[in-house]
Amino acid sequence: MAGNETGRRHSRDDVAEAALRILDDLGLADLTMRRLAGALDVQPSALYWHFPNKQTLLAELADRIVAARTAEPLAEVAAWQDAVRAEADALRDALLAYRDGAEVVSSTLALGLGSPGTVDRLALAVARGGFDVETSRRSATALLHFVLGHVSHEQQRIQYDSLGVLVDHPESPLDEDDPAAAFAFGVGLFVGGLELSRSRT
Amino acid sequence: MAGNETGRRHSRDDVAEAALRILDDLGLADLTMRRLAGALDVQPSALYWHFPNKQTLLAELADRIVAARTAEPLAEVAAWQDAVRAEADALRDALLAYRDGAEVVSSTLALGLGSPGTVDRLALAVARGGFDVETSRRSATALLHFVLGHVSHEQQRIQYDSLGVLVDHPESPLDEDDPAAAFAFGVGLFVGGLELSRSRT
DNA sequence: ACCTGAACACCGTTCAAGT
DNA sequence: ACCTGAACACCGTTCAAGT
Repeated sequence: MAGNETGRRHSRDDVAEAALRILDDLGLADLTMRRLAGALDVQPSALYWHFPNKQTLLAELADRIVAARTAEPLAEVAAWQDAVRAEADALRDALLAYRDGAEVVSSTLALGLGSPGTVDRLALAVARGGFDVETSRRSATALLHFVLGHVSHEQQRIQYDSLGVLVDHPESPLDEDDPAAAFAFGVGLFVGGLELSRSRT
Repeated sequence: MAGNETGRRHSRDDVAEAALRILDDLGLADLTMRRLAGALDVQPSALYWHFPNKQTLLAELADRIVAARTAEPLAEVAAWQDAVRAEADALRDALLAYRDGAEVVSSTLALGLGSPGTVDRLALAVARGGFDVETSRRSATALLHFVLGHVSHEQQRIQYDSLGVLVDHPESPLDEDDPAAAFAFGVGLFVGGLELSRSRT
């Protein structure tokens, strides 16, 4: 691990790493500047030398979380439908890799922060189907909204299951027995909608 | 207005109304229990007689926000596609009616609180197309995620425009010039995907 | 370049007690 | 039935000053 536990001075990267560790161990609610400072054996005010505020720190975490995707642009030969599905799956995997990952990315995105790379990649995959830029962009943001919402619920359910030790689920219509299948279905709807809009041109 | 400004005692409804007013005037970030208590001329602890905690209060607000939809089940004769689009539009309108409405509903939903009526209504509209219960439910949640994500961004942009007085938009790919059109496009993708899945049976 | 110490202006929630 | 008063255990952020 990169964080120095003996020496006293830290880099911006150390702070981000420690924050990611707290996020994964305790969740977003417990990721406070004071706790983070404590983990680094530092006063809370020290963090503000590395990041101007908490939002910026969270944006950095969001970027690191989504950047961990498998990433390869996928063989050019593959059908655009497969490319879209692959991008969506990779994004879901990246979000699931960290506790509350979807919420971190979602809130960062909602604040207009974070790198636009995520939408761009999705849009690129869609554009391979021959759709114009505007259509590709709109499809990508719509799909992104679905992915974030879906994985948010998925992660919240995980947390409840491990905490409430199974609430004998009250049959909430948003709870899923097979998250992966429900996810694939949702992505399929998008791809299908795009296919149909194309055959209608 | 229902809230009594002269008498000292309040009902649960008074508290919810005052909270909605603060939400609409100042936004979710400024809707604190202490500020709410101040608006009601009451100690913060008094609120906990009406609501067990803040989350429950927010869930109540979320229910009120979405319950304000035009609601009529739509003529039975209408095509299911129109029913889905109408439900989506009505939901968007309801969310837009209150400042940060989408965020309130979204966070409440993410916590598993709030009435399941919203998903049920969407699912019902989808089911009119002859889809089975599982498909209808999954489609409804996917569509709901899109609606919430979309309107969240829309409302955040409104706030930025009124605050930052136009940031000469940095061309973020998530910003929309025509939100209503982008919304209709996203909903159309869903409906199209459903149509295609039907024609493939 | 990186951090301390101390403060400012807040939070949500609990609980005994009052009317 | 509805509220007060006082406390508990926290927050994010700023800023002069230190090394």
